[in-house]
Amino acid sequence: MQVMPVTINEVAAKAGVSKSTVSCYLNEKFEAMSPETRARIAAVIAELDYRPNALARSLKQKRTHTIAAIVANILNPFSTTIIRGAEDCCQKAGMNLILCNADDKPDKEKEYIEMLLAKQVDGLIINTTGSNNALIREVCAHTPVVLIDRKAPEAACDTIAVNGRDGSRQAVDHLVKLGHRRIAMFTLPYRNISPREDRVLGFQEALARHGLEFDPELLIETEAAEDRIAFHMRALVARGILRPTAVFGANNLVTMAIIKALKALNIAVPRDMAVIGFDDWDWAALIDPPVTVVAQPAYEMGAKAAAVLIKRLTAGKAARKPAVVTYKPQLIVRKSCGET
Amino acid sequence: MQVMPVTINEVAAKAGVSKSTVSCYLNEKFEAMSPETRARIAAVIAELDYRPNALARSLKQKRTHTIAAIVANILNPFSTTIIRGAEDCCQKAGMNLILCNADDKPDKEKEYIEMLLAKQVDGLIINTTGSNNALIREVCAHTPVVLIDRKAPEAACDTIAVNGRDGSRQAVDHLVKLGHRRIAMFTLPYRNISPREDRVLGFQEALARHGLEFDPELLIETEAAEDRIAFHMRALVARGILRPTAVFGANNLVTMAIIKALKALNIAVPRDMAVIGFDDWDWAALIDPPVTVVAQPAYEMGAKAAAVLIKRLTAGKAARKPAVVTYKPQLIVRKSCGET
DNA sequence: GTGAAAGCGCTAACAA
DNA sequence: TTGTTAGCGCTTTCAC
Repeated sequence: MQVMPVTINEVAAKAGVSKSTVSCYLNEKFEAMSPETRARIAAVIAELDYRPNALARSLKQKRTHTIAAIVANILNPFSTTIIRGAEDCCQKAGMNLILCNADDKPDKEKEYIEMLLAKQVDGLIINTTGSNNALIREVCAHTPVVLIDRKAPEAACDTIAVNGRDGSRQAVDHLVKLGHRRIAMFTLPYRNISPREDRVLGFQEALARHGLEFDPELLIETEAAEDRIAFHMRALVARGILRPTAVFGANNLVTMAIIKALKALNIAVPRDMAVIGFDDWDWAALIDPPVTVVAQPAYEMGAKAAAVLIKRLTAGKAARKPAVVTYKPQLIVRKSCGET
Repeated sequence: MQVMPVTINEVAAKAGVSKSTVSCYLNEKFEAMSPETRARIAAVIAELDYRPNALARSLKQKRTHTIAAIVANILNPFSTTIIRGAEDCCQKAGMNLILCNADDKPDKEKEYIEMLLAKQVDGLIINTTGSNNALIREVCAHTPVVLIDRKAPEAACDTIAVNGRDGSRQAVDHLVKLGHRRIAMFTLPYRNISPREDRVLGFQEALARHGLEFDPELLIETEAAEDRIAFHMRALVARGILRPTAVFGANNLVTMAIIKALKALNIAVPRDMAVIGFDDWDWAALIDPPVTVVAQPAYEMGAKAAAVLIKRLTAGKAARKPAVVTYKPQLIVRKSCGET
């Protein structure tokens, strides 16, 4: 095990040429190379099963042809779908993509950013946990970064986002149209996490627009853990006559936990409680009942993020100012709010 | 943009020491270093915001302290859960983990293996698509590899697997106990993909053990695409009196597609058709009806894969022969097969 | 305690 | 058309 791997020197020696010639071959600079040399090198490479060392190459070239994507939580279908989009785009562009999962932990995100920078990735796509803004701002200053979903205030980087205010508005409008007046919203801690703030803001605005009073007790800020959500749900139900008739889950995971909690409490959806969620996912239609959501175009967002990043990588001097691309979410009516 | 990053030389110059001294600092070799030097270097590093170049370091050290995991399909919760397990283990061990998604495409898997090898990762965890056995065999000869879920015949590497025959047996036993005699199995193309073969084999064996004849028409080999599965389901239903009363989905994605197809055909589960799946996932209990499955310990498998790999990386000479770790799957009864 | 020098595997001028 | 040379940024003996 661990035999010394073959290097360019051995290839050169065996082919009877210098290593620069082999290097030319590797970099497909064939113009000034005789077909014989070329063939000979090819043969030796095959014979020795030579694989160029990308570390050495990148060290010299100062480019790794690699971009990395760090997602906040790989268990979230939103993240994996973004990855799929980014991947397809990178492949078309001949860039390598490597992935990292911050697991919703700012510390891990920080470690990954530092590791990837140390490894000299050419650029970064970050679906940030939201607690490393200072670091990200600093990174943006020297390495191309595209933020996806979450913004980082004052960071000079491109951002791919969704209009969360509009999404919440659509959710509330739908609920109000169905006759709901007392609507609760479950959100993960939202301060300083732009999309969450937007969604909360949009929720409050929409309520106001419909002349509904905002009851702070109906805005539940909670961790994603199922037992926390179940706990809050029980408290909500215990309000008796004042209990909401509909709940809005601010993301995927929260919405699923809401449905679990409701099932555990034997509360029928939508009969006893309507449920709507932010963000769609593959099997949302399989759930009992199929859940009505405001969908985000995750795949397109991932692809766009990669495209924007790669463009910036190759733009050189012609770099434009960082831009924000905002997608509009879309209401998908299923059954969890009752018939429309 | 792209200011020249600061190097060890600049740190050395500014601190008034040689670069070897700085290198000692970076590698925490403080024994033979005066506290003053140490403090001075620390100060300069902070001031310059110096970040060591991992490429250069790894080039010299011939180790990257990085392992990579390639999963067959990142949209599959089984894969992401494996990743979570591997991640936690790597973090504890101080190794970096990077991820790649083969997207069920052998070509992509091959490209990733080659890229990662070129990048000199220390080891590889592969949940293979099943069509790169020759390559993997070759890679194993010089780089530590741990295969997870799928075996590669004759490859000299550690493997983490689940007893698929036993899992299928448990599924069939459960169904038979509930009175089913005509059971169909949906599987993705299974030839040469070890866990799928095992599951099919286990299915046939279990049928035989119960004195049930195996009807080849009830073993449906199909792509995962929902329309394909819906197509086959329609054909099954069209058998009228001969139609099966239960279906067994050979994995996650197939099981979900089966349920979608059944919903589309308005066939009530479990009343008109029982459904059981291989592999559990987070929200299986939220589905209508909550689906009964034979679960695999995905998180543990991921953690074990990383642990085995890291052990091999640090074992050096003392390397044992490659081993196969086999987990036993576990039946989780929910509602999709009817009351028990 | 610290530094000088050699070199990891590759690329990129520039010579020849 | 091909080879020589000088590094890329770091680590690692081995001297001092």
